[in-house]
Amino acid sequence: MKVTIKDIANKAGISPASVSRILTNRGRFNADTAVRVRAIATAMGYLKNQSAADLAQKQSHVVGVLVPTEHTNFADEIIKGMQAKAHELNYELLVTFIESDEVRQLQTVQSLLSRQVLAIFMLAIDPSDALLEMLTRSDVQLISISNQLNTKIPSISSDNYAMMHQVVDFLYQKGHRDIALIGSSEPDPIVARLRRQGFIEALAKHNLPYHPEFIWGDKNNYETGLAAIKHFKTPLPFTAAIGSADIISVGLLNGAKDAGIVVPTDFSIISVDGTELTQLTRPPLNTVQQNFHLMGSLAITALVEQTLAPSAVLFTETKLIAGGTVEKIIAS
Amino acid sequence: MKVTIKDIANKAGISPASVSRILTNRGRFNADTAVRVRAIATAMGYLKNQSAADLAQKQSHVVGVLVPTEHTNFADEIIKGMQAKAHELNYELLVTFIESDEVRQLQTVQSLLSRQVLAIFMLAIDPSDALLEMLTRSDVQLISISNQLNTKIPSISSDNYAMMHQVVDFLYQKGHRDIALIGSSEPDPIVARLRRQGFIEALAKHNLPYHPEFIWGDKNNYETGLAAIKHFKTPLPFTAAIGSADIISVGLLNGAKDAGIVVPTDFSIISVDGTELTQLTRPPLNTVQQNFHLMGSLAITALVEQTLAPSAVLFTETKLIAGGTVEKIIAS
DNA sequence: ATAATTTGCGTAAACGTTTACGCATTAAAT
DNA sequence: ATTTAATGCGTAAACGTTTACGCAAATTAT
Repeated sequence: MKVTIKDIANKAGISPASVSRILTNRGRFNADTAVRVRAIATAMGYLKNQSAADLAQKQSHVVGVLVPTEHTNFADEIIKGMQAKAHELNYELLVTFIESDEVRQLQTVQSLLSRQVLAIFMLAIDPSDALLEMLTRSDVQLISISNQLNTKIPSISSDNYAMMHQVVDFLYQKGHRDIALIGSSEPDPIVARLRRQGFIEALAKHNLPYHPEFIWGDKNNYETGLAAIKHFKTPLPFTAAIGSADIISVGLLNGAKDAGIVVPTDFSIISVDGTELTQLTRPPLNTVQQNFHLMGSLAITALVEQTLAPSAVLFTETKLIAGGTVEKIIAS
Repeated sequence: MKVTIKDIANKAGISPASVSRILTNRGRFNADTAVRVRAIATAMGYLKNQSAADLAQKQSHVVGVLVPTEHTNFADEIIKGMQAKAHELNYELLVTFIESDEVRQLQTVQSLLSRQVLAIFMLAIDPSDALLEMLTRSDVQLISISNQLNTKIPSISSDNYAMMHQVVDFLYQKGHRDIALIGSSEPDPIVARLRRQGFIEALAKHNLPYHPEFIWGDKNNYETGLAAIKHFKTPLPFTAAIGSADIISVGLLNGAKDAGIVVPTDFSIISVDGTELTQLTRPPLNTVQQNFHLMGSLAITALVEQTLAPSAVLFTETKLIAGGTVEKIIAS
């Protein structure tokens, strides 16, 4: 039998209202009865029914999180960051994986919405039009994390443009002049576009030649990395490649190994993301690391404190992590 | 403004009760009004407040999932399996990462419980006594997944004992006679015990010598794998090792590489778990693969259909996956 | 044509909280 | 010793659903 606020009230000889006031620390109550009531509550093993409370208060302490079914490596980190902050502030996370099938997507979001979530966080998701329509029509707050959207949805992410400068600068300084970018060729997603743009302008900044065909591959997965090596054949026409996600970089590394290309002697790789995965390869990957944990906790803070204007973009720092896949070469 | 059942009732000129009956497909109602009401509902963009419904029905459609903060590689798979089934049956998943800090653990579970979850699934978790106490004192249904507990909690997992036979049989058939088991030396967790026992008895079955010191390492992490190679030094006293988790096996592989040991020529590795991680190494890891997805969906089915007796154990199949880290050797 | 059954729907209470309002009682101010 | 203010708490309504119960109308059976 679940013990309710009424049971406590009976035992304490006061009204449920008073118990509620005491337990929520709101309104006026006597300090002495308070300790008594709290003692009774714990003694009886009382657990507040948060859903009932939310209903009465017409507000929610649940935030929904949409996670793509694929590359969940960094999603984990973001979620952990969110959760740390969320629990601190007494919020709950309703984490939901979202498949590629659109019908199921809509169902999923629908059931999220019917849970009266306060907000929905989209992790690295490029919502379809139908999904976007459904989300904006409901009045939940939306925040896009690790992605930027061209709509009125605020986002928290790395500065993808600046990040590519950081990477290209680093490779340039290591003597690389012919550089490829693998995994951001798709014109549509904003992140890919920003990275391409940053990449191209960083090349220009250093007076490096820009080969459009060196931006290759659209999917952020392992196969893209493997396929890139096959596509460009040995000897590779560039000395270094940027993998636009850790899993791509692993593909590049393995693809190179399979093709008899020695990394980093023959070919340098630097990865974008910097999850633990980069430490599991031999050699470990050089990488520009994004602060996913921070993105997560910032998202919660922004939500709670309502500090994020619609269509605002909040950037978190990226930093270069040393590894064994970039070698200094003599500039040709 | 959120549209409620009352708004629909007003518009349709009937009572909220009727709308509820129609929308939930329960009780008696006229088929014609039903289509009319449903049309109005979608036109108005009605979304049921599931929490209110749960409150009224004194039942929950939410199941809580406890996920350890570490090795979440296979947890992902389990969760996806659960989610697929759960959404099909109109249940929601409240996924929560659980840290090692005990105080925060209890807080976390407390807030899960205050969400009136129907059940709590523990993914590969060995609950502390305090946690177990708290969980069993509440009357939520508990199911342990990918782990077996010595308590009254039913579990769904691979048959860890049989799995070790499968692995040892395979290695034996490949000519290996001196085999190590890395990552299951801790006496406490049941899974580790079962694996040790299966390992030892499988060795005995083949009349292989049992070296207690060949069962080494307690933590299921990358460092354990690396450290194992350092601990046993070159030349390794065994020809093959079983990594008790993919991440351990990667550690073994990298550790071997660092020590100049060639896999599989000098040293064979077979991994337990079989997540995608095993496909990312060079060579890819041989592995005995667990069916995590199935564990997840079975858990939901078992919950909904109440087919799992307390302290029941449900096994899912494991299968050997070919890779490049086990070589046939001439038995000495 | 009457009785028996079925159908459709409204009324009202319930789920476990919160909270505006107001009434005593006590404490502080004059 | 009054007046004023502050304190503690109870009453009752509200949040958005569901559901037992019952009543009238419609349908079927006799």
